[in-house]
Amino acid sequence: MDLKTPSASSHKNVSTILKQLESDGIIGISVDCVIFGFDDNELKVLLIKSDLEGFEDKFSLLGDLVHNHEDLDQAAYRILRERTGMDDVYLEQVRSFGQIGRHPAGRVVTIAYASLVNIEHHKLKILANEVHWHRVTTISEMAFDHKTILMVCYEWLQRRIQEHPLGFSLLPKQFSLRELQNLYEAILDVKLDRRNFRKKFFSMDLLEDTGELETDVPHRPGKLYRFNYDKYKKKERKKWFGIDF
Amino acid sequence: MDLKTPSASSHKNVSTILKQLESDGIIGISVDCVIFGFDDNELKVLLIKSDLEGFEDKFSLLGDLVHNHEDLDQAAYRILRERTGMDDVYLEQVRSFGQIGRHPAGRVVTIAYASLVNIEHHKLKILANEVHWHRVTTISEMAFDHKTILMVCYEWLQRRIQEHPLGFSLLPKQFSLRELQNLYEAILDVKLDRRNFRKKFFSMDLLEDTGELETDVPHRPGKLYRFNYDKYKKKERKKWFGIDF
DNA sequence: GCAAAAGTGTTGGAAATACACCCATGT
DNA sequence: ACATGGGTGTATTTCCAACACTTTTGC
Repeated sequence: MDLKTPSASSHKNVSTILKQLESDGIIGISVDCVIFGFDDNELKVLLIKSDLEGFEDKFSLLGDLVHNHEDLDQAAYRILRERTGMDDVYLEQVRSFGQIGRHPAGRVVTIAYASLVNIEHHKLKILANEVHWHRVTTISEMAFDHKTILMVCYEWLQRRIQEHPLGFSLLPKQFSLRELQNLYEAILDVKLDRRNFRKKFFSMDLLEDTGELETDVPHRPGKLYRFNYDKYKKKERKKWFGIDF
Repeated sequence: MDLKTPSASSHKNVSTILKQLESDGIIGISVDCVIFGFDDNELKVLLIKSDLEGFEDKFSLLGDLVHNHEDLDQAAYRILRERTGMDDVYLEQVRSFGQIGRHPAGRVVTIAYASLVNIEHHKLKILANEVHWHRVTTISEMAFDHKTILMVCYEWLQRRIQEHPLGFSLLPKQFSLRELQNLYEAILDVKLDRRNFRKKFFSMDLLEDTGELETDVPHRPGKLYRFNYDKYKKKERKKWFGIDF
C-alpha cells in the first residue's frame, strides 16, 4: 500500500488516520495487490512510484486500506478495478504481513493478493498515470516490505501454476502452445522439452482447438487454443501419496 | 476468537472495544489458532466452549486480538503459550478471513494459524479449564465462521504433510513407524501399504534409529526413531515439472 | 530454396504399486 | 503354542525424460 497515492475512491489523509490509530493502540488493515502480467516473454508486475516522503524513488505495490463495509476480496477487487479498469481478473489471497515496523506511517497489517491479468487486454484501459509494468526478476529496491511481499507472491505463483490451471489468465483468450510454454519457462525459469510439454497439456484435455492459426509469423503458424474451463472438473484428486519432502 | 473468554494477559471488554471500533469505521484484527493434536489414532483440535451470548453451546477456536506491539506470529505464539503452556510448537500462518458479518461483536479480520503439538507432552500443562480436545472429523457446529476456518486448516494440513516433514510435531520425540503411518492414515483418511510406507520414509533418510524399542506392547516391539532435522537439507528441489492439475 | 518454428512417437530408466512370508514378543 | 503386529524383497506397471526428423509458412 502506498499511502499518499490518491485512488479513485479516495480516502484523504490515510497517513493521518493511521497515525491516529496507532496512538490509540489500534492496527490498520490494508490489502496489497501483486498484479502479474506476461509480456515479451517475461513475467511483469504492476507497480506505482511511491510518493511517501523518504520513499520517493522506490516502487510500491498497489494497495489501500480495507473499507469498513467491504470484505477482503472485495477490497482487492476494488483496487484492481480502480487501477486497471478490469474486473474479470484472477485473484487469490496469498498471505498476511504484520511485522511491527513494516510501514512508516503507522501499524498496518496487510493482506497480500496475487492477481493475474492479460497485459494485452489490459493495456488500453490503464489510466495514464504513474503506474507501470516492471520485470519481476530485475526489480532491485521497493518501498517498505513490498519486495518481500512480491517475492513471496512470486514463489507462490511458481508453485501454484504447477498445481492449478491459472497460467491461462496471463494469456490472451487464444494462444499458441509455444506461448503457453514460454509462459511456464519464464515463470519457472527452466527450459522445457517441447514434445513433452505438448504431450502433457494435451493429455490433460483442457485445451480446445479454436480452428484458427497464428498470423504474421515468419514461419509455419501454430494452432491457436483456448482454455476450456468446463473440462477442468478436477478429475479425481488421485495420488494421496505425494509424499516428497 | 472467542471474545468473552478471559485470557492470561486479559484485555477487558474486547467486545466493547470492537463495538467502538465498528462505530468508528475501524476494523479489528485477531489471530485464531487451529491447534492440532494426535491421540488415540485420531486427529484432534483444541477448542474452547464459547461464552458469547447466542453461542453458548458452540465451540470456538482459541484466539485473541492482536496487540499493538506484537506482530502476527508473536500474537499466535502468545495465544499458544497462554492456552497450552508450550512454546516450542510448530506454527504457521494459513490465511485470513475477513467476511463482513463473520463475527457478531463487530468487524474483525482474523488471521488463522495452524499449530501442531504433541498431545502427550501437552497433557500435563493444559490449564484445568474449559479447553478440550475434539475429533476433527466429527465436529458438527462451531461458533461464528470457525468451522470454515477449521476445515480450511485441515485441508491445508492434508496437503502440507505430504510436502513437508511436519507431521513429526504431532508425535513424541521417539516414535515407531507404525505410529507415523497411523498419523498419515488418519490425517489423509487413507489406508497405506506398510512396506511401501516404510520404504518411502527410509529412502528419504530423515529418521534416526534411537536404538530403543517399544515397550508394553503385546507383540513384537517396533524400533523407535526420531526425526533428524539436520538431515532435512532440502536435497535439491527437484521436479520443476510437477504440473498436475 | 532457405530460414524458422510447428508438429509428431518411441524408447529406457526410475519410481510407485501390489503382494506374502518369517520373526519377536506377551500372554 | 498362539496371537499380534514387526520386519523384509521382488515383480509389474506407470510415469517421466531424452531424443530427430518432416512439415508449413514468410521472405
